[in-house]
Amino acid sequence: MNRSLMKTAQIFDTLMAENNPVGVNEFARKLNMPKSTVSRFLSTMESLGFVRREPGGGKFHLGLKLFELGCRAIEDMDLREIAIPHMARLRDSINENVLLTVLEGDRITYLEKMESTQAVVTQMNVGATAPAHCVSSGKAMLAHHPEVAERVLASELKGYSPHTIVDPQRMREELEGIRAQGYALNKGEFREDVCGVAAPIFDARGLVAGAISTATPASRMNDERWREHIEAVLDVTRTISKLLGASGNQPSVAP
Amino acid sequence: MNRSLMKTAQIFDTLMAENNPVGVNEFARKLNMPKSTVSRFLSTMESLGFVRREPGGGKFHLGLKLFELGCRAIEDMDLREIAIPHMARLRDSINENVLLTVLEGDRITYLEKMESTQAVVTQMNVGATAPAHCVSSGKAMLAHHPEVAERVLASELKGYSPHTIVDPQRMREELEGIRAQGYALNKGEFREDVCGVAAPIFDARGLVAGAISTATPASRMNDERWREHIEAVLDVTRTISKLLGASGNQPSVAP
DNA sequence: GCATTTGTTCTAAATAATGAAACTATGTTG
DNA sequence: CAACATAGTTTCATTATTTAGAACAAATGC
Repeated sequence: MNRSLMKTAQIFDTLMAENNPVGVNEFARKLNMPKSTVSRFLSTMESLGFVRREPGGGKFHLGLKLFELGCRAIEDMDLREIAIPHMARLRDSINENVLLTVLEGDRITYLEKMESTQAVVTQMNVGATAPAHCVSSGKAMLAHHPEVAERVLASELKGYSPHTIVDPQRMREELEGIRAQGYALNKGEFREDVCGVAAPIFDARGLVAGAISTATPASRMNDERWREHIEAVLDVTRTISKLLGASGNQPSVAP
Repeated sequence: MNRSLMKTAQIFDTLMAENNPVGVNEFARKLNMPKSTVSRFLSTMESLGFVRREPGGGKFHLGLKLFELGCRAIEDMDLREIAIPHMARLRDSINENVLLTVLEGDRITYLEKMESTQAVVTQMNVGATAPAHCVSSGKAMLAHHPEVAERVLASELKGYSPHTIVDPQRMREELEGIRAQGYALNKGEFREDVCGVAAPIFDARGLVAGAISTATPASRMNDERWREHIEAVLDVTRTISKLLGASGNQPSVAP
């Protein structure tokens, strides 16, 4: 583990966590580093475009180079391009926010969002991440990734709301059920007032490439809507999987 | 300049330049580094999420962490949020691709794109960059940033097409004209068959916050269209500048 | 106008990155 | 199928780079 890179990552993380720009001393305090070190790092990072300095010689933001790199990072994943039109269709049919996510370690990343036109919507941004074990898309993907699932189950299942499943045994059963039925539900397990339905997308090798999910304010859900969303999400994920070259008979687990 | 960071940046740049995933030895060759060094770097970078390894133990892509960071990097710039609805309006009115750009050093970065519905369109991606001196938005911004402009003029003006302005004196006059008239034109100076119109956006302090530009296949341009686009772009940039708190009487240069 | 906070620069000292070579694994070819 | 490439990881003594504390400079505030 290269120390310089780790420090760089710490600086990035600080900037991610903070909502305001951050100055040298502030970094030094938060990260327990001498300010000379921080100062040197930031000036290198600035000249590489990784951070951007406020005009008046001051605090730092994340740099545009990251945006450039980040955009390229997801261009590789043609999943996104293929999924977008179908996400739009799904959004239009149920008029709720629709998300495309991928699994990375024990968290999911939101790759794309299609917004509903309703006044009350759930709030989240493209590029954000969330713990896999308490969102619908995360559970849908974990259900087909036994090794990752086991790693997640082995660590602590952090609770985010009263409804988060924190008991490993219950989670194991939950994932079993999801694998059997082909979709996952989230009944306020991450944000208490947000519900969702998700189903996995499979690629040509039968691996889980990502997931499509819905995000709806809990207040708007009822039995009929749940059914309707499940139906619609499954329809879309089946279509996208087919476009990615998946065979009809999806294997139930990753190899 | 932290050496480790510079190497990291080189690895990123290699991945940006390349369209395919890259392996350890390939990096080592391209960057003239011993493969042990590259191997160690990549494994650190992977564990930090900066690169992503292909499933079968192999080559590397840019990592999703960069996407996460990049999205946050531009969230800070509320310019984008404010501009989006007006860009959409502009796109609808002229039915050509509309871009939002910012200036970073001697290059511009595309922050947002609104696409025309026409069959033939110009191709570029959000997150990409281009040399400022030969695109409309770049010239529009340089015209109001004398110090940056002078730096650019002092270095070589690289030619990208037969129409690129490569003579510093001619460029000086060009920028002078742009400053006077409030908008910039690009007549195939970067990509020979792409034309554009751009105007700067000013913030509350009277500084250039970015630019809005159009991008049209040269084949589709005629005198009337030029006039129409100039009109429409200026209308939008004035509106956005006002929303950012710019006073009506924009200063002609940055302080 | 003096005290406090913030950022940069300097140094010897210490640490951490280096790279050649050995090693493993995988694939290629006569 | 054996020998030969090719790709990636690990090791370890050497060396070069990063470090941290202090001194300095420049704002900011009381």
